Amino acid sequence: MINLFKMLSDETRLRCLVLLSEQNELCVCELMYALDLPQSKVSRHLASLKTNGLVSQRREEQWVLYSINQNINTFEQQIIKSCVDNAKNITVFKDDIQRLLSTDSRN
Amino acid sequence: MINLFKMLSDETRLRCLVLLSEQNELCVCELMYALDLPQSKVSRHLASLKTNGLVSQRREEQWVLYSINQNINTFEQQIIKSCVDNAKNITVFKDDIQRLLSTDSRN
DNA sequence: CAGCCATATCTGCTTATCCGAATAAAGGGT
DNA sequence: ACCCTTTATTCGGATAAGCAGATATGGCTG
Repeated sequence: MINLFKMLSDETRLRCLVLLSEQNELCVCELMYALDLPQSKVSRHLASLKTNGLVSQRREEQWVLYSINQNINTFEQQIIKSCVDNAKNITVFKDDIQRLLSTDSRN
Repeated sequence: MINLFKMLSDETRLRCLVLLSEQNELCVCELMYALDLPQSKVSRHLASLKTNGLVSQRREEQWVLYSINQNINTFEQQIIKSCVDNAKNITVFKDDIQRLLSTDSRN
C-alpha cells in the first residue's frame, strides 16, 4: 500500500496514470506533449511507475509504449479507478486530455 | 489528491488512520501503545494528519482524543475505506488492532 | 503551588525525493 | 557508416521528510 501511495503522491506520476487509464497505450513523447513537461522528467517518473509495477511497456519501432499494467491487484485497481473518476472534476487533468487529443503528438 | 496520498504514504500515518477508522476515537497514548511507537513520532504524524484535514481532535480531561474528520470529501472517504478493507488482510494492521484491544491502554 | 501525566514542539541530524542539464543507448532511414 | 528521433540514465544540487531525544506546555491532583 505504502508504495502505491508513494507513486500516487507525485503530480507527474498521477497525471501519467490518469492519461494511461483513458488511452490504453501512450508513448513517452505523447505524454510529454500532453503533460507539457520535459522528457527526462516524464521518462524518469514512468520508470518508477514501472519499477513499482503499475505500468508496463513494450517497444514498437522507435517508440516505447506505456500502459497500465494488467496484473495489478484489486486494491490497486480500485484506488486508480477512484483517481481517474475524481480527476474528471479537476482542471489540470482535463487540460491534459484536451492537449493529448488536440493533435497527433506522435510523429 | 496529492496531499491525501502523501498522508497515506507513510506507514505510521496509515496505521493511525486504520485504527481510528475502526475505533471512533483514540488518544495518543492508546495509539502509541497499539502501534508500539515512541510518543513524539505518533504525535508528529497525528499533527500532520490534522493539518491535512484527515483527522480532528478534541480534548477530554488530560487526554487528546483523535478521530477521523467527519468533513472529509467523498473521494477521501472512498480511498480511506479501501485502505481499511485492504488492511484487514495485512499482518501489521491486524497486530495493531490486537494490541489495541488487548488491554485498557488508556490510564 | 508542586509534581505528575499526557501531549506537543524544538533541535540537530540523516535520508529520500525531485529536479534540469547533459550524456548514453537503441532503432530507423538514408 | 552516419544522422535523426525517441527514450533512458547519470550527475550534482536543492528541498522535503523522517527520526530520536530533549524540552516545553497544559491539565489534574494532592
